[in-house]
Amino acid sequence: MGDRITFTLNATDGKARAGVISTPRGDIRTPAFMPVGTAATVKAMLPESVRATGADILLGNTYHLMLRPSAERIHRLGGLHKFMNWQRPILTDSGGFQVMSLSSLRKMSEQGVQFSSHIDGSKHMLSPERSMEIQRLLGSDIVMCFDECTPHPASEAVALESMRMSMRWAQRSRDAFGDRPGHALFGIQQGSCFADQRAESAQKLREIGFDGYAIGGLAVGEGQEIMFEVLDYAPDMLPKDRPRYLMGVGKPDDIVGAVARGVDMMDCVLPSRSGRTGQVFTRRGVLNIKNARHADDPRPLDEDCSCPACRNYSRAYLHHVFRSKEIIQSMLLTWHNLHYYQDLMQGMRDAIAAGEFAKFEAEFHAARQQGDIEPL
RNA sequence: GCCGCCUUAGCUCAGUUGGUUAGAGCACUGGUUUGUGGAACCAGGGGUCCCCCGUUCAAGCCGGGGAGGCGGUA
Repeated sequence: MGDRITFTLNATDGKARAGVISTPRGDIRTPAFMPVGTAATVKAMLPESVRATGADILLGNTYHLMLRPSAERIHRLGGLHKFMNWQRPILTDSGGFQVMSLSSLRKMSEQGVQFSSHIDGSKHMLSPERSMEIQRLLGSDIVMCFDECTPHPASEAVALESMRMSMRWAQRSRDAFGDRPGHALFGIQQGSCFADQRAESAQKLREIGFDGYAIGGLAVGEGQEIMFEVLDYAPDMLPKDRPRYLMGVGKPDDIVGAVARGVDMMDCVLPSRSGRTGQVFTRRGVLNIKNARHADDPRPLDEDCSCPACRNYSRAYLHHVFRSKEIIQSMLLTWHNLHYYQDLMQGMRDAIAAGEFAKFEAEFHAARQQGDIEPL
């Protein structure tokens, strides 16, 4: 472990890439899936349990931690890693997603975005400079530029204006970040679903220069077909020798499709959120544990899964604790979903290393075609 | 025995001066979730309004009778 963050590509197979991001806090194997721990916790999971699923890195959030308990407090308490008991790498989102998701609670200007807290209504200014400061106070290993996640659908004119402002903010983020050995700053490409805008955005980010490059503004309601159309060209516009991070994606088939198109990192709330709401991801697709058909089923969610929920509990038990709103259901299903996602990533890394990614993809889709196991 | 209160969806209950196809919560059956405002949200099925008679253009609602339940009192 050196004191710089480096990216090493170990194998490629078609556009798919496998490698390692080395950081002072440990390696991140790519393609990587980053569980989302917005408020200094992956909900319903202990950090050691998240690690046990195979996660190398977590995602935290500038906006939420700024509001509560505040970046300054976390800094005084020794930083986010110590605070939440996760010593491995953390990537923090800049608050750019909340510019979109909380659009009714904010006012935007060239300078930045003023949010009214969804917790107590208090006013908080987020700018590129402030976002960099907060992420520094948190001790984030991979810092994201402050941007606007352009909503979908956006007209060409609106998308262009949004993208260009995000690029100006990218320059300001770069300037404010400065030189911080051991910490990385990632730029974020925007441009909605317009190829010329994606190209302009990528060019601008390359001119500024970043440690990694994200693809933003996707998985915002456009659907997989359009998202894949963009991913057919957008990753190729970014430097080959730096990690490419597709923000906020996605469902398992989104992830496989993204890796096939040259993406190295992803994050998504789905495995954790769905775990809490009863939706389960398996090799054979999704199932909902609350469905009545599971009530008497002694079989595990997935015979071949090695997570605690599958090793030690039946569908009938998981169904029961979900219906009963017992807290353990969130724990077990989140664990399973995160485990499944990490298994999926490991499978892709192995397949790329072996030059068998196409075969992996075919088997992935074939297993899902089968659907869930036969009802009893 | 007498007095009072109650009876509407599987459960707990709303139902205005009588006025379209009688509602809610929970339960039930499904669905949704993509850089977490989410232990969240959406949709659907389900009723001989205890029974009978009457008044009325019209009764869950008003009147009479009956049945069942709860409480009080001899």
